[in-house]
Amino acid sequence: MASEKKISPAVIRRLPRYYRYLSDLLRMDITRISSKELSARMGITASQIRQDLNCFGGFGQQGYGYNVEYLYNEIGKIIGVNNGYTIIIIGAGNMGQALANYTNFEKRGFKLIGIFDINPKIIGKKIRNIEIMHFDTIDEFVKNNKVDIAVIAVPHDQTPEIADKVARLGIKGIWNFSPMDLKLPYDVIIENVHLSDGLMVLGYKLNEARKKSAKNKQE
Amino acid sequence: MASEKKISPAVIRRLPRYYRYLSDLLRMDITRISSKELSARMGITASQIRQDLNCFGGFGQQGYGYNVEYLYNEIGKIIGVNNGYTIIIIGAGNMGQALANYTNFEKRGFKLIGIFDINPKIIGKKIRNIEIMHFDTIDEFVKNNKVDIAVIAVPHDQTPEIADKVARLGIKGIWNFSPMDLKLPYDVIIENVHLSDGLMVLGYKLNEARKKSAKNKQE
DNA sequence: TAGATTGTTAATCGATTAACAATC
DNA sequence: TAGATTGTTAATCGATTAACAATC
Repeated sequence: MASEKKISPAVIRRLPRYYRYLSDLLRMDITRISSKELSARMGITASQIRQDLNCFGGFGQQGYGYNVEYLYNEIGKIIGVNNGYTIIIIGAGNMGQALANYTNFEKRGFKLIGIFDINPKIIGKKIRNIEIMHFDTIDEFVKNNKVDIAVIAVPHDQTPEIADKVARLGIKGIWNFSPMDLKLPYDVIIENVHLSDGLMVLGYKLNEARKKSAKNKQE
Repeated sequence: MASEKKISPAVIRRLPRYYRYLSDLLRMDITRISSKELSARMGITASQIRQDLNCFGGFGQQGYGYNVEYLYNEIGKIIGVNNGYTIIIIGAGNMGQALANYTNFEKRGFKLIGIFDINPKIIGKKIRNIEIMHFDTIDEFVKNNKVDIAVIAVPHDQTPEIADKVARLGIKGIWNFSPMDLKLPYDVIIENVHLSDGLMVLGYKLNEARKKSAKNKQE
């Protein structure tokens, strides 16, 4: 009964990165790669790559390295890119529309099947051939369509209510773009995106660099 | 000569989160908070909060806790929200326009002062009173305006070239939204945002949850 | 076979948590 | 003063790196 070893969050967060690099290698027609070569490209240690991959199984071959396509497909399976995940976007404001137009998600196997809003001015409008529907019709839509992930891109005061609704409809994944940490008393998986956090980290680093150069000048 | 202890990346990445929570407390007119109370709100340990804050100085008072406004302002200083950072956005496609409309940045002290694109159809158009300018005029613009951060939101094949240009113009911070890890041979601070990475992590977790529930059913 | 490179164990490093004396 | 809570040191835990035997 193979008690599956728990994969650490650090490893999980690196999976998409491996997937991206392997996708690039594939596009460059590189068929094999050693952990050493990959480590040089990615800027992490070869040891870490081997350690990470071995959490999921032995994908390589001694003396040879890794077959790029095979490894790419295996990581794809781990992430679930072939699970046919479906997405709906709630909130067709700037961020919602930007995400709706972001074709990269489709490349990763996530299919956008619906967009919802409450603004009558934009309901009926189409983005990449997907109609913006009224949020009131979401119950019916979810009843008739398998929906795996709801992307929440509404003003942050509306977020908790909408997230609650979405969870009660049985949607299992929420990707939250509101600048707040969403928590729900349901069995739902939530990924919070905090865009301005990244900007503030950048601010901090610029601040540090500035201080450092000021100090150097003084000396 | 106080050899400043190096702050760990883990702590730095948490700073914006503290700042957000303190901002919320301030809005709720809560004037003081203990590490214990804050830990309950944030879902991290009180010990970690005290440890983190003490990297930068003793902001609290024994027996009392932390003054919310004071702590908020101190963290603001650390992040540099009062440095008057200025931002330009390069690429006024969906993502660029969404970011331009994202007023949250202004709230955090980052001021958008210019938007650039090469599409003649949208040049001259205004977003929140800021005109979209032709990318060819960026040299002049940067000469006449202090620009701290360039947000790059162009198709990914154009990203390296534009990033290079931006760095040579002397802009010190790059916030990159292209799905690629940007590296430059200059003294520039880069924050790469990989939106679809977050989506893939969500995919992985849904995959795990699905497997688990399938196993439970079997038993 | 000899060379290369993995898979894996052991060592190190860093980050988190616990504990408590200092002090408001 | 007594109670509360910080600042800080020590202990633990987790993640990364190093090393090397296994093997292609």
